[in-house]
Amino acid sequence: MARAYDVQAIERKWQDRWAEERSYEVDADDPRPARYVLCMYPYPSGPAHQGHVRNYAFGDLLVRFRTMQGDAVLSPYGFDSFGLPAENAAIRTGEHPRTFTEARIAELKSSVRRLGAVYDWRREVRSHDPAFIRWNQYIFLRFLEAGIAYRANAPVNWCPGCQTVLANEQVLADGTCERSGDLVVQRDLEQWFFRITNYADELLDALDPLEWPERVKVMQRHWIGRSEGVEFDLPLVDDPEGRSLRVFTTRPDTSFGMTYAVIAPEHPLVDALTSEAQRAAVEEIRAAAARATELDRTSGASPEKRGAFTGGSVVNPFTQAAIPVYVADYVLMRYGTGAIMAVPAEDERDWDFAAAHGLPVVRTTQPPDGFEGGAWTGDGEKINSAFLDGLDVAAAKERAIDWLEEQGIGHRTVNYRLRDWLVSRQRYWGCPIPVVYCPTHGIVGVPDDQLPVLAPDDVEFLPRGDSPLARHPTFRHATCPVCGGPAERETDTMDTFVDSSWYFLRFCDPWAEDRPFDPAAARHFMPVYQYIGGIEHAILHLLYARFYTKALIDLGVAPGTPREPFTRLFTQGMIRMDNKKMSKSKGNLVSPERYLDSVGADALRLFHLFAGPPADDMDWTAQTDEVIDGCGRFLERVWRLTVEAGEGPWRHDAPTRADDELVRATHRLVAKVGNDLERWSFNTAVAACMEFANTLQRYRREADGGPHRPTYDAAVDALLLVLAPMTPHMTAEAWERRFGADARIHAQSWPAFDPELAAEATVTMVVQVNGKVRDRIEVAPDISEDEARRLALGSAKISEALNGAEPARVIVRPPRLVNVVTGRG
RNA sequence: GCCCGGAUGGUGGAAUCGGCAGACACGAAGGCCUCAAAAGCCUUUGCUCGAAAGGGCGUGCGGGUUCAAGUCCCGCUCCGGGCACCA
Repeated sequence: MARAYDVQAIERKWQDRWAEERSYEVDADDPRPARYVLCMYPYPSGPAHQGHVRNYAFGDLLVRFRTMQGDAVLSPYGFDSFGLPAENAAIRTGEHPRTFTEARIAELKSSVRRLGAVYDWRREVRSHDPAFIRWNQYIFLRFLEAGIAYRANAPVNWCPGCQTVLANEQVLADGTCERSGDLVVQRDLEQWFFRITNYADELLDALDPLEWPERVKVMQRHWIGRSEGVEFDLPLVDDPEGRSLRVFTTRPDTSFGMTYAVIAPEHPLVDALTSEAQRAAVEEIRAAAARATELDRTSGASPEKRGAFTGGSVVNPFTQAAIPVYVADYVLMRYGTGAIMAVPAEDERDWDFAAAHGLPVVRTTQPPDGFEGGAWTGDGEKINSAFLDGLDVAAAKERAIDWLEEQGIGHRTVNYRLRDWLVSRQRYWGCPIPVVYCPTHGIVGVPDDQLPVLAPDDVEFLPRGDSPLARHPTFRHATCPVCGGPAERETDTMDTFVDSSWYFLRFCDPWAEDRPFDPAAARHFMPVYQYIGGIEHAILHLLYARFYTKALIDLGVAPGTPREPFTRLFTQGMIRMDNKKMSKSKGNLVSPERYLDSVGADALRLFHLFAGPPADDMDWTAQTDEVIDGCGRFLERVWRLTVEAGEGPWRHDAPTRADDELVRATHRLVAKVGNDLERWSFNTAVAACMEFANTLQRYRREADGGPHRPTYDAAVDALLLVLAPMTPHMTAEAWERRFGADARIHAQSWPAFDPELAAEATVTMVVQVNGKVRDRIEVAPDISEDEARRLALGSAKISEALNGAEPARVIVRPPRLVNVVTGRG
């Protein structure tokens, strides 16, 4: 291959330059406007894969583009370096997770460098660094003091064979342990939680103004799952203690149709309600529910098998009728009150259950005419509902709630699907939870001056599924910071989502030694102006990071406003191959390295920009290599047009019409690329550059007496400048060759354009007859309506198409279109 | 089941506000250059009828609104994703 330039040498040279010249290091006292651009920090699993390349092609483009526009762009990089893969590797090979992880970081770092993406490497943050662990633990302790961190019983997956807790992923579809094959059971264990539910309303309401993809906002709203309703009491029939069953509903308007009630198998009133005759049946449901994980419980069993009559009854306060109480696994103890009123006429689950158990149905909303289904959940006139009759659903809800409150048996309330965040993990390779348990003082936080609590290295990694920390001979032994007596150290570590919930704040001031970060530095850079990452983080990471930001502000650790960390979010599409996500675990990675070794980083980056809309998924196919080669060919062509512009002949005389056209095309290019980059339409920005290169080439070929030197030079400069954020190496080298050893294209200002010149000199006006194109006329862009009509009707082709028919209407949309409509059209 | 996307040439895609469908690229075909090849350059390339000029059809399917629909409305099909008993 006869290359126009030495790709490898040039890319290496400029990567070295950028590192030496530190042009992308930015400080909090920089006078330029601060702009924080961040790609989600990666889990280090080895060399960069195509997903990284795509992510950083977008991110680096933005960093360089905004810098050329005059902003001080904060572009940090780090590693989400705690996590299960390193621990699993340790179990497999015996290699310590730290050495394993640091080797993977080194690989990822060097391949990221080869992409030519620029970062402020001084700010590198790694989750497993003692400095990060220290402040992670410091924040945990503030959460503990504030009551945001708390300990509670929670149902976990317990393997009796391994005597340990399992993550959901370690439980197979049939409910057995992936290691021992034993049946996994639900068991309540003490676990650490963060009270994210305190922020449920703010997390929901604050979504609205965010410039995020709508579907991500929808997913978060659904995840939070706010529902407004009412709780009220149903007195037990014949209960010597006079107890009541409390239920939650969002449809109090349907209360007159309540023909039975259902309670969760774990509900404390199950025993009180169960009759001797029904005890065996109820126990069966309870045992099955206790055995099954929630996953199994929510899928599958037939309606008859899912519940049983308790033998007990409660009173429906609206009708004063006694109704039977059933126990069923589809009612969850953790949501609402763990008990529901069942209205089969207006709830599909209740309908199915009622049908299976032969329970009565009373409609309270009049379904529309012709409705033949079962439950009607829509709006309609209330019927069979005494004082609610005639109201619509919304009004009846209000009236029913008012009535319950007047009677003093219920009150308005709100429930959320969102649960508190379970943060403890029975794992080694994570941030230790900094507390000890004292026999006299209970849970005591490790004092700040003893942080960080670091896990010992001399542990055994065994395939047991629990943390080696719990088996370490001395780690558990601690002294109580309050009394100095013997205490036991917490051996759980934190969920790795904790690390990623505030790393972007640490990036603002990673040097802080007396606090997690300087609030002034955070105030300078935050919020992240543009966050870029995968859609797979749409819910958990982004929700946790939002929660953390708010909690840290409320604790005075982070500066006050704004309370949202990520103003704009962009979620890139994933890369698929053979209809599967391209990933290491699927074993279908196409390594970027071979492209870096051949066509180079610029061509590979350009391909990722050009391949399609950044938000869309992309298929890696048999054709992909050819497209990448095409991107390389384009860059070589640009090189020849710009660097090897030739000896001439050149003209320096007055510009011709063809020269003027090139000037206009140049201004159009700058306008178009700038606009496209702003709106994340990178593929069309690349297309515009390619089109311009075609124009430039044609101009050179066709210019009589050679190209006009000033016109050609301006065109070349503009093309290089707009390409600079996309293909940084080639454009940097070309610029240096044109302007000398000190010239730096990325230090140039983003080019301006003249809107007058960017406008087309002439416009093709389409003339239609009855909507079909019959002629095209070149006209001035500012042509008047009358003139456009005159030209259109004067066209010979139009007369011919009309064939004597009289125009009934002429629609004129200058300068683009005239449509002549005849009577029959 | 519910919610959200998407469907445009052989392929990836473009059409930013209802106004020329197919920009740009890949592939393919032909040509120039060359002893030959590679590279490069130049043409052609939605389907179809036609020798040509020119015509007809065409954005998943069926309707509708409009002078005009890839774009808006109604009803479907298929593909992808999210949530999956949250009362």
